[in-house]
Amino acid sequence: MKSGAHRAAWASICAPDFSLALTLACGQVFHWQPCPAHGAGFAGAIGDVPVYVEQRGGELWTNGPRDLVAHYFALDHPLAEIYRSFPTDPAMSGALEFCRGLRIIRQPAWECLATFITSSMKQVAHIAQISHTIRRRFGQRLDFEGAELFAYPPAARLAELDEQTLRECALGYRAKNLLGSARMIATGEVDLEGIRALDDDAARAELCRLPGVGEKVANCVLLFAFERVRAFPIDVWIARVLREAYFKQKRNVSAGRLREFSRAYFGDYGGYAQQYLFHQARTAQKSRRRGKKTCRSPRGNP
DNA sequence: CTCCAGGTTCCGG
DNA sequence: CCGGAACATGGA
Repeated sequence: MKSGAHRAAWASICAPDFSLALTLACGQVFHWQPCPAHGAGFAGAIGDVPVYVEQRGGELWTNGPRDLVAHYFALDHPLAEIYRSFPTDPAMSGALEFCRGLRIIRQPAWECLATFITSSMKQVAHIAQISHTIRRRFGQRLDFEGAELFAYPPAARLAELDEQTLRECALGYRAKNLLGSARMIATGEVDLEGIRALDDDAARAELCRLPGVGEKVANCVLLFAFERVRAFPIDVWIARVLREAYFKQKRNVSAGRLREFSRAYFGDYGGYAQQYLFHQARTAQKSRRRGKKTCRSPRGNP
């Protein structure tokens, strides 16, 4: 990082078995941005605390509060033990090789829930765009040199908007769901923090009471915010991976079948396995598209 | 222009 | 329990 940055004491945190870049790029969180003004790292908000982070070998440098940063990036998760729990089939081994150091972070619950409510039938890039728009328009501006940072607006803030206003953030039909969920949480009809105390099944059921929250989004919140590392969100990508890798010959593998298989096969750190498979598959797809020659359609001959 | 994207909800076999 | 269809918007 450059020497001009100050304001808080810089701290270096011991962070072995950690890849900051993979952790931020794998699709579990959407608002961190490169920050050239400070260096090769990233700027983002942890809740309403603006933070710069940069990895240097086995250390994580930051101008933010040490404990907050270490907790957010889950530097205490036992990666070696987690890897030992992974099955050793080709698909999983390939994903592990590709994603080594990726950690499932501890996100604030509401912003995690809200961003995944807006995620349905949207590309990852667009989820990030919606998240940024909502932060910029309704979130608290955070004091930070080198980047424009905004906190995610609290549920109570979104709850006071009307659907039309929210739709201007390009949410489409998801605006109604986000608004409805924000209101249920703002009124206390659903106690989001209280869900922490519940077991996985009860927590998932409670989350599913919110509009726009089904099993997949609930599992994302359990995994990315409530540290339920068994939770195994199944989206189109993971469904494809599972069918290709584990049900190659089978026809018509139902969603229920996939859910049951993932629970039994990946075990207590299934959420980690899921995210590694997800990121590996998506990255492989991207590089395949990039490598392909840009071929225009031969259709329009004048 | 067509297709599809980290789904959810509702509806009929 | 299972498969289909509607639902908005933008990028490839």
